[in-house]
Amino acid sequence: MKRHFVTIKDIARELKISVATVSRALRDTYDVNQETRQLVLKKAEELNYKPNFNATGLVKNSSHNIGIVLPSITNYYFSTVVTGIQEVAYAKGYNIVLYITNDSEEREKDILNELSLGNIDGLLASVCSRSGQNDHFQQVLTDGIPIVFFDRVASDIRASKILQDDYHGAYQAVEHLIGQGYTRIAHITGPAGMLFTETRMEGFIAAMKEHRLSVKDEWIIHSGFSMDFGKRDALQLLQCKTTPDAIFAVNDRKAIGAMLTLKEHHIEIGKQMGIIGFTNDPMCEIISPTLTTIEEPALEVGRKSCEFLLNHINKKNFPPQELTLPTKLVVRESTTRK
Amino acid sequence: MKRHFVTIKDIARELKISVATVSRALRDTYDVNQETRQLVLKKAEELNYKPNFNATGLVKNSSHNIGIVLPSITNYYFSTVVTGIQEVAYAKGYNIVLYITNDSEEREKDILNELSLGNIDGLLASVCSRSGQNDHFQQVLTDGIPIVFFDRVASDIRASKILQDDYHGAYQAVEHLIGQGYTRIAHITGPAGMLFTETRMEGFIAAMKEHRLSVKDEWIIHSGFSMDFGKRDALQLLQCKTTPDAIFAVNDRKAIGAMLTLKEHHIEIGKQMGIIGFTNDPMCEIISPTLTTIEEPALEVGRKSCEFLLNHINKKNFPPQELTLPTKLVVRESTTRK
DNA sequence: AAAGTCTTCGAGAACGTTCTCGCTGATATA
DNA sequence: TATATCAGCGAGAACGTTCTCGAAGACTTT
Repeated sequence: MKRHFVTIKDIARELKISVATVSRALRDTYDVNQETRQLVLKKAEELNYKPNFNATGLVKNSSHNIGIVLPSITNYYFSTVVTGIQEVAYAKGYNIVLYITNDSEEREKDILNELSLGNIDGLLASVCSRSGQNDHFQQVLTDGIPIVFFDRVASDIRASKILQDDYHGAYQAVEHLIGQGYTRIAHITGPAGMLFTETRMEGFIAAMKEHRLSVKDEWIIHSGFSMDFGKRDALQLLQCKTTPDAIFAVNDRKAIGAMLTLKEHHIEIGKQMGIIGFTNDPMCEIISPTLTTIEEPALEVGRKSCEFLLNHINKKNFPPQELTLPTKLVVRESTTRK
Repeated sequence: MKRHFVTIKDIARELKISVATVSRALRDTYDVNQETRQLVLKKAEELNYKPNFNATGLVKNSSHNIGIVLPSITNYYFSTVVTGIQEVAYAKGYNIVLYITNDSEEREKDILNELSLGNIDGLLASVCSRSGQNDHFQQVLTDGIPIVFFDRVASDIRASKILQDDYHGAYQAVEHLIGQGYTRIAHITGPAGMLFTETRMEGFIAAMKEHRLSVKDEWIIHSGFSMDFGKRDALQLLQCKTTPDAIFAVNDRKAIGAMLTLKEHHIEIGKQMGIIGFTNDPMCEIISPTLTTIEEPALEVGRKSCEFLLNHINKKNFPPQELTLPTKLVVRESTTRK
């Protein structure tokens, strides 16, 4: 089972030069003759040499791994973000190692604590719901490992953050509903206390205020992010004294859950009740009527997050930054009154 | 930026014992006094010692990483498999490192070749479409790195393989259609030459034969796996001389694509034309009518694949095995004639 | 001709761990 | 009393790479 890999020593021996020179040649430092360098490269190719990351990591005190911690991977947004991350990580020669919290705070803490962080050069994170204390992230940070948050950020931690424009996205969503003639607009959202949900809420309220529409308390419902919660929230809205005529959902899954409930109650979506989501999940186009939504730049969020993290890792003093990427209204049937 | 980690040496120094003893204590080998062992463990806890995987990896010639190579991660099946893999890998102290091929053969080869494989103790793989030659996988294997294939396996490579029961799943799907009174059954599938598509095809044909139904050539369409291909395939089926009265799709995405086309043509799904998919993607429940399908045990495929791989890694002579997990018919509206 | 400057390279330490070998002292056996 | 056995531990090499230091030789300058 002992497999033998070609090492720098093998190259040195065959070429009758020292390992130091081989090392220099492979890294193309300034003090190596270009002729010997070519010789080394040729021999390396010939012997199919692959660098040993354990060895380089040991001396450089780094791995080539960046960690990703997120609640789940089985939904469109997160899996697309991961795809974006993987794309730039791969291009830069970094591996990504994946940790899934299942949206459990306990598991998130376990992962960050138990995690042998020496194995990771940096961390990309989207925190789980109702993450009250963020000490475990702070600990990682003070251990010297840079973090970049995306989407679900820990607002009290000083680290780079990549977000989509939740405020204007929400604002635009609500304005679109109003433009279509809806006035009694409800908002179904996630658990309280998360930054991006709060921001979308603010956008919602601002747009309503701007258009002098009243926001009833009973039209704002906090629950979970899944489709099932969307179903329940819609049911609850139908039981309000004055029922809303439109729903702005914090994400497409909840919007679709709500649609299913409305369809069950034979409410004509788009006319009787408008509905708009957030994300632009492919599911928007397969449900009937198709779902109007705010498109999030998931792939770009992933790419930028990874780029920022690599900057933190490789540049001496790259300061924490926040980046907000634009969203886009995608109009479909669920909001169009004609 | 130089961060200092607590090492085994620090523990040794503080306890005035040798590093060898500390190492032994931490690994709980037979020749260490239990008292000193407790002392070491306590001190390790106190100093918040984390083992350096680069160092252990260097001497043991291993990382704690297992690689995953798959075409995509933005669909329900694969993301669920990855979740299952991550679950058991995490429990056993292994990291997973992710490589996405985008279903490109070239990229797949690049990944496997360029990949510094010393960085990985084993590989989980689902090959990309039209992977003609599998030499790159064979090369990894002969380099001494175990591989476990799942779902899309390379049939000519001698390695463990985890599959769902594609044959009986397909058979059951077709039998269900026949039981509902459909007789002119078409099959839209993926590109030719992949094992699991071939197997589903065989199940389809066997069921048809068994019930003495003829299989028209023009009712079998090979194309890609995406929803768009499903749309196109359905269109093509509608132009057949004798149009089928049911479609068995190789996966839910194609089935849903086909449904969208049928709906455009105002064909009443379930009555005029039955349709059944494969996977049990959550999308099945949001499309209208809801989609009958064959459920794949995606999570379990992921878990088992990872377990098998860990066996290959850690046991001296764990022979390559094949495991087939059961599928399940889930009946919904798209096939029920009442 | 002497001194200085470059360019190119080699020797050897270092990174944090495991592993092999052998030593010490205590106990058991002859 | 002498010898064998054994538990527990330490010294030091090894893993594959980078890095620091310095040396050799070629060339340039005075």
